[in-house]
Amino acid sequence: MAVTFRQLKYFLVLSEELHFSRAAEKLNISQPPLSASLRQLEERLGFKLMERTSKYVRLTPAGTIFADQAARILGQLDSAMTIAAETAKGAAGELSVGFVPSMLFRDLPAKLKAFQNSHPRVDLILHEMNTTRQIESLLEHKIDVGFVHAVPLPNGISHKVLETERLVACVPRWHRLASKSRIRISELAGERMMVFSRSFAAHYHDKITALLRTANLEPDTSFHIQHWFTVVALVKQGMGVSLVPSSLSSSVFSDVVFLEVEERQAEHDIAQIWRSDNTSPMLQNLLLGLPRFETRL
Amino acid sequence: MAVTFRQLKYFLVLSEELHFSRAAEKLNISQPPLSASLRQLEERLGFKLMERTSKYVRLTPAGTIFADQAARILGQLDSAMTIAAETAKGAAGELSVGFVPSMLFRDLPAKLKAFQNSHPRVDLILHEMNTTRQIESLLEHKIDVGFVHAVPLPNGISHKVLETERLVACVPRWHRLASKSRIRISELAGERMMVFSRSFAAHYHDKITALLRTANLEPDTSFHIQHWFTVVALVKQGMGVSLVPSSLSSSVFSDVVFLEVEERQAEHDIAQIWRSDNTSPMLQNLLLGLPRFETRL
DNA sequence: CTCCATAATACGTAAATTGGTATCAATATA
DNA sequence: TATATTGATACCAATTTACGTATTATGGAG
Repeated sequence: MAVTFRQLKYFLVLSEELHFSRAAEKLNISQPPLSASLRQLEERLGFKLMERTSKYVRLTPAGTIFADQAARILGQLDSAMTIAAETAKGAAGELSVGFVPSMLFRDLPAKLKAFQNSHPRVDLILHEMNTTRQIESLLEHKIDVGFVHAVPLPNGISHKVLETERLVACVPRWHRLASKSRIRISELAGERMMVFSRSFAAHYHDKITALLRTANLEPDTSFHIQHWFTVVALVKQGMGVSLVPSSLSSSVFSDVVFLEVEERQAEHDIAQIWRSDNTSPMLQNLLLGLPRFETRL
Repeated sequence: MAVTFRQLKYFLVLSEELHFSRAAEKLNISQPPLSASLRQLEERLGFKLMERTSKYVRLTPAGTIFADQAARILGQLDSAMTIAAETAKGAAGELSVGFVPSMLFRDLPAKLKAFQNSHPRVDLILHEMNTTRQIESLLEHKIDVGFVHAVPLPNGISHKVLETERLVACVPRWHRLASKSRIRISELAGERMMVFSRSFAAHYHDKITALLRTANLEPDTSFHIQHWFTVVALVKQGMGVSLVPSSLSSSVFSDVVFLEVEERQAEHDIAQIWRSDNTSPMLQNLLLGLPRFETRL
C-alpha cells in the first residue's frame, strides 16, 4: 500500500480542522472513511500523526512536520500542473529569436514587446545575426525563429514573407540628383557605389550587386562596411552614394537625401523563418502574434 | 480521476528510459499498462507529455517540465516521510533545556554534547534560569526539561533525583578552621555567613538558612549576591564564610579551603524535571540518555 | 450516574484500479 | 515484399479502494 494524494489531502484538512466530523463534511465524505484514511496513512508511515480521543484531536510533533510537508507536496503538484499546462499552451518557456540588424528599424522591438506582454511567462532570447547564421542556427536548434532577408532556403526551413521593401538611393544633400525625388539607377553611373561587405550579408549583397549590374554599375570593393549606419555616414561625408532599404529613410539622418528608384526589381523581401518540424505552440503563438511589420518612420 | 504517485513514478522512469518496453521491465510490469498509465495521466493533465511512435519516444516541452517537477514531488514525499519518521522517533526536532547555573560545574555540558552527537538532527536550545523560573517555563511549554535543585513541585511536573550533593563550608586559607578537614556548622558561630540572594534561588536559600538555624546561625542579609563565584571570591577576601555545594570545591580556586560538614542534612538534591504529560520521544530519549551526573573536579 | 459529543469499528457494496494476455498498427529494414 | 520492432488497443480477472450505514467505545459535563 502506498501513500496517495488523497490521503495527504484528507490529512491536511484534518490537521486544519482538528475535528473528524467537520473535516469529513468539508471533504464531502462521511466521518468513518476519514478515520480509515488517516489510520491507513499512519500504518503506512509507521508512526502516529494525530492523537485523538472523543474529546480532542491534536497533531503529534511528527504530524506537525508531516502536515507541513504534505501541504508543500500538494502545492507543488498543483503548480507543476499549471506550469506544464502553460508550457503546453505555449504560454511559458524559452523562445530564441534571431534577427538581422535592420529589423531594429522596423517595428520588431514593439511587436516583441507586445508578445512579451501577452505571454509574460515566455522568456524571449534575442540574437542579432545575419541571415546565413540564422539559417545555420535554426538547423542547429539554437534559435526557434529568425527574421531575415529573403534568400533561398534549405529543406526543413519554412518561411513567410512579411514585407516587401523598396530600395532607395542615398546621396548627399548637395548631390546633383538631390533635388529629384525619383531616379533610375543608371543615373548614378560614375558614382562610387558603396555596399557593405559581402561577408556580412552575402545574399543581400549579391542582390544589390545584380541590380547595379543591370544599370552597368559596379559596387566599390574597397570598403568593408558592417552596418547601414556606416554607409549613410559615408554618403553624408561625400565618399559616394548607395542603395539602401527605404526603412532607413527616416528623419534621424541629416545632410543626406533618399531618392525613390524606378526599377521594379529594386526591392527585397523581409521574411520570418522557422524549422518546419517545430510544432512548439509557443512558436505558433509568436508567428501568429506578429502580423505584418511596418517600417518605423 | 486524480493524478497518482504511481503515475508520476511510471512517467518518471519512462522519461528516463524513453522506451516503453524497457521502462515497463524496469517497473516490473508489462508494457500495455504502462501505455495506459501515461495515457491516463495525459488525459488528466489535458496535454501531451510525450511524443511517441514505434520508432521514437521523446518528451514534449511540457513533458520535460513536468518530469522535472514529478521528480521533485516524489523526492519531497520521500524526505517528508523520513523527516517525520525521525521526529516520531525523537531523532529530530527542537528540545528546550533549562538548567541552574551550577549545572555547568557538573557534567551537564558533556552529557548534552553526547546526546547531540547521538541525535544530530535534534536542536538543543539551552536556557540558564533558576529553579522557580524553570518550573514556570515548563508549565508554559517554554522548556521541555529542566535541571534544578530539588524543591516541592506542582501537579503535572515529574522529577527524578539525579544526584545528592553535600554542602561544604568555604573559608579563607588563613582561617582558624582551615586546617581541619571536617567541622560542624555550629563551629562557624560568630562568622559572617554569606549566602546569595533569596530572590535568586528561593528554595535553595531557604534550605541553607534552615540548616544554619539548627546551629543557631543567621545568614548575613547585607549581601545581594547572584552567583557562587561571587560568594567564593568574597570568602577569599576575608569578608566572611559560606556553605556551598561540594561541586564547587575544585582546584580552580586558590586561597580558599573547603571543609566537609558533619550534619547529615547538609546536602541537597539535583533533579531533572519535566511535564508529566509530555510524551515526546525526543524527551524520553534525553531523559534516558542522561544517567547519573558526576561532579567535575 | 446518565447523557452527549465524537471517534472507532464492523460490514457490505459499487466502482476503480491494476495488470495480465492477445492482438493490432505503423514503420523502418533486410 | 517480408520481417522485426515497438507502441496502442481490446478485453478480462483479481484486487483494492472508497464510501456509506449502523453501531460501538470513550470520556467529559451536567
